Amino acid sequence: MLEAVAAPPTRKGPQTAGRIREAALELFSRLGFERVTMGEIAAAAGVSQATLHYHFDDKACLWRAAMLQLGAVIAEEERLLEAMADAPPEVQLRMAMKLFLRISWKHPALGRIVALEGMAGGERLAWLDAHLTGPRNRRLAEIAQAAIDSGALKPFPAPMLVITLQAASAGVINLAPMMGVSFGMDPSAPEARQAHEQMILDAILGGLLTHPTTP
Amino acid sequence: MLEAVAAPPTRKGPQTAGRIREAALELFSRLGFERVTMGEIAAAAGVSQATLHYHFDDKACLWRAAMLQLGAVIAEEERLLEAMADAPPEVQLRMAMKLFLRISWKHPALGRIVALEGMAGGERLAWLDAHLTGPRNRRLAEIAQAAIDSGALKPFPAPMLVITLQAASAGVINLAPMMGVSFGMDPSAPEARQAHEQMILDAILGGLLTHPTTP
DNA sequence: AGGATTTCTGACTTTCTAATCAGAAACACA
DNA sequence: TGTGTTTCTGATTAGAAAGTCAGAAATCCT
Repeated sequence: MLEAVAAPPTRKGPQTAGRIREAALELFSRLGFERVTMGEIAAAAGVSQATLHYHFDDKACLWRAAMLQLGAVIAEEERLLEAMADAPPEVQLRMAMKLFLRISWKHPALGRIVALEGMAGGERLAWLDAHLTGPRNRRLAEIAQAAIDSGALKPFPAPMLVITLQAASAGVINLAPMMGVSFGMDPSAPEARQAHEQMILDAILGGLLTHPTTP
Repeated sequence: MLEAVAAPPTRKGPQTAGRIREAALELFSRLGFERVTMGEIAAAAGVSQATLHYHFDDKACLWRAAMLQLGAVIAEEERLLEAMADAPPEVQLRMAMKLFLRISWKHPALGRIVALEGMAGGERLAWLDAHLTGPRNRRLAEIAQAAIDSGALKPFPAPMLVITLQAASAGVINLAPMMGVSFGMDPSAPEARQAHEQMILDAILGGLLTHPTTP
């Protein structure tokens, strides 16, 4: 059985495969592809190393399967966005950022993977773009462009706006280890998270709008 | 000779060691520590693999030596900042961001390294914090705090402000490969860079100020 | 229960990588 | 020129990691 994403749970195999994917996602997203060994993933999932190769052909295949776990997350994001396709684009954009923040805190792997592979380039980035991040990025850019055209958003290149907003949002989340080391601060504490959301949505997104609505 | 950072240039060795450090910095910063092999660095520097071990004890040692190349960059940043220690903190902060942008475009390795190791944690992050990024981060946080205390900056946690500003600035630079793949856009083109600077300094930093000075 | 199927594992092979070392080549200097 | 020093390299070693495979263990079905 090779990288079956969804399978009937009557048998026991898919459950194990799921545990493996979860462990792999956590490790891959924190450390990147080659910093993680199959042995570590096996240990984290509580199975032997050979079991990994029973469920997934090779390491790259396991990586892709782990990434597809994130597909559901992104799909949820997309669905909520589509539900408000009729709202003014700047409202959609604000909601998209709010969703992105919420989801990034819940699934920090997403932003970390984008940061890791988005810097390195290569075939894994191409795969991510085709299967996960590309469509969402381009949809967000369209919304941003619409907001620019309607005069609500300052006229910066839409791709740049989208990437910068995501980078600004994910920065504190991704770099939590560094914030701990440099400042002794844990940004995932509830009060920090609230300040973070306010900072991103009101101050930073606000600064990009022509007429910020929130004080 | 083990990780001599500065040496009399009369002999030929230090020159080779410098080439090795440059090649190592480029590769390490783009791909991270373990994604890079000594063979690749040797090939990029045009020497044999054994030469790397003649100049540097081991891979970790070479990594640190490569990172210290960035020390000069950061020192320059610091120096220019100290020259305006008497200016109002929000002016210092704006200048710091302008410097950071300029330096990040010139030496993209800095932001990439921070992103890579700042996510992963571990001893390399601790080393970076102690030798390169920690002092600068804490100084910037002090400036931000002063700007908050003077009422010029909105009162978000200073460490969060500093990290977010840097993440927002470096996002487009670090993720240039992803912008190429997702949007077919090269953010390092001159006009894109100018838009980027304006976006960061005026819109984003502006949104964090209580009374933005630039329209 | 008993056979068939799925799931899993220990032991092994192959490949890749960091690190070592003896000695060659380049160089400085008398 | 000859000698000693610095710099560099090819060949090799040791170890780690991915991937393979025969067969054990668990599970399912009748």
